[in-house]
Amino acid sequence: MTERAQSPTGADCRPYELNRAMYSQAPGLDGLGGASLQFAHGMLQDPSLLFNKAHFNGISPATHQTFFPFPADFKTNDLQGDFAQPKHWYPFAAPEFTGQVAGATAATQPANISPPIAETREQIKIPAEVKTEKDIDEYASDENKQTSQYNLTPGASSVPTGVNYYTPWNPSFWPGLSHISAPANISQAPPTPSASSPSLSPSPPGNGFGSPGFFNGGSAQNISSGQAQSTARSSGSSSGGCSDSEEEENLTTEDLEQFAKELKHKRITLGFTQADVGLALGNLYGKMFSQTTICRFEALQLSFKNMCKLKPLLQRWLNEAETSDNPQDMYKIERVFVDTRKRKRRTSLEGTVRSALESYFVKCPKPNTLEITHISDDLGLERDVVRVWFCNRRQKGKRLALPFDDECAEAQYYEQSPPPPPHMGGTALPGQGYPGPAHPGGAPALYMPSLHRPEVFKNALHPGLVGHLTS
DNA sequence: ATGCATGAGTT
DNA sequence: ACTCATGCATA
Repeated sequence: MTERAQSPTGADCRPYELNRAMYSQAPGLDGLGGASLQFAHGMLQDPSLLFNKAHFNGISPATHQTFFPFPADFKTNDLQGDFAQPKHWYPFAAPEFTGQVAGATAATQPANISPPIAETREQIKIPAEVKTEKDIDEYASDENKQTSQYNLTPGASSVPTGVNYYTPWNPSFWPGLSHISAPANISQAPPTPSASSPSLSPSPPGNGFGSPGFFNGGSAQNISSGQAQSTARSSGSSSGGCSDSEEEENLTTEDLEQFAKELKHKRITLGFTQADVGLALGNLYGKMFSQTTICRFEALQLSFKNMCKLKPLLQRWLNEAETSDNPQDMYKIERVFVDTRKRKRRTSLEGTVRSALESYFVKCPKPNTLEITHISDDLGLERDVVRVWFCNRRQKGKRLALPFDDECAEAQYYEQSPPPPPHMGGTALPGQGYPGPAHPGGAPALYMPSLHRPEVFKNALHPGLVGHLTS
């Protein structure tokens, strides 16, 4: 099985996390630390685990990003310093428009958006706008400003109250279409020259991509797996040139790795950023993706299914980019407006808190409501933050544990996480402080989240790091 | 590149 | 209440 193959990049990124979790000096974390150490230690004892074939054959050619001296995460904002303070977020309008996507900057401009094409090439930083936890107060008052600021979404008359999100699919990036509120239109939009910049028309030399059939129904979900395949295929067949008309069905891990690698390489060669690609996909096929997603694709950090779903799109983009005389055109799109939805500010958890959560997770990856409440109380976090943390943690664990390789791996994975037994129930919760090694039965739950990945172990106990940390 | 968040779809 | 796909915000 070569499934474990993960981008070295991904692997590299874990160690510090791990270490952080394990060795952080949270008061009262002793038990935890001990447990974790044993844990890791035990795993290390199996040398065979350390290097599993596949794990370097792959994807990111270890290009940049090697080791972490010691990452930024440590110096983190301790805004939550006294982590006993639940901070409530204000469900008011968040003036945060994305800072990351192409048009984002534009969105900050009053009304007229001049396509900041150039900025497409970079992650746009808006230092002035950076919101830290302190800014939450502003949220309340920002709503107004915001609306005026965003009056550029005429028809969309944006999100009054309850509507918090742009349509999950097909965010309105179609330049000339921003005034069209009906999604249905959008899904058929491709041909629209849409005034603004001529340069941004995909104008593929004749690949028949335009076929709206691709995202036909529009919804992201529609594209998923099965349907995606059929749709993709049918349209694929018409687009002849694309050799990927049907692979999604029988894609193997190797295929994906191979492709991801190829994609990354060529993308870079062609001078595109991940964000460019994401935008270009929207431009070409009507379904836009963020830099994050492209990044994760390249790093094989998506589910197998998801990878399979995205591959054909990216494949096409790649083909297009390679053959196009003027590849630049592919990403020159403006993202007219960035949703006006309100999003909870991102919580930045302190190292100690993360450690604590991590340890809780080890013991019980799937806490129930009550347990979550306990944990949140214990750590002084909002329940929802805790809940989400666990969700994400599970998701992450899963991604890491079973990159791709069908259900088998998945089954295995889950076998390792026995249904969280009694131990955490109410009183069993390690009272104040942090969760001790505490295990009624003595045997710690053998849940190995993302930990049973060789690369991780290896890095986890990197002497230097450990020393550094524990010092 | 990754942590936290959201929302749709499921169980 | 969970999983999954996805993305904003940030390190």
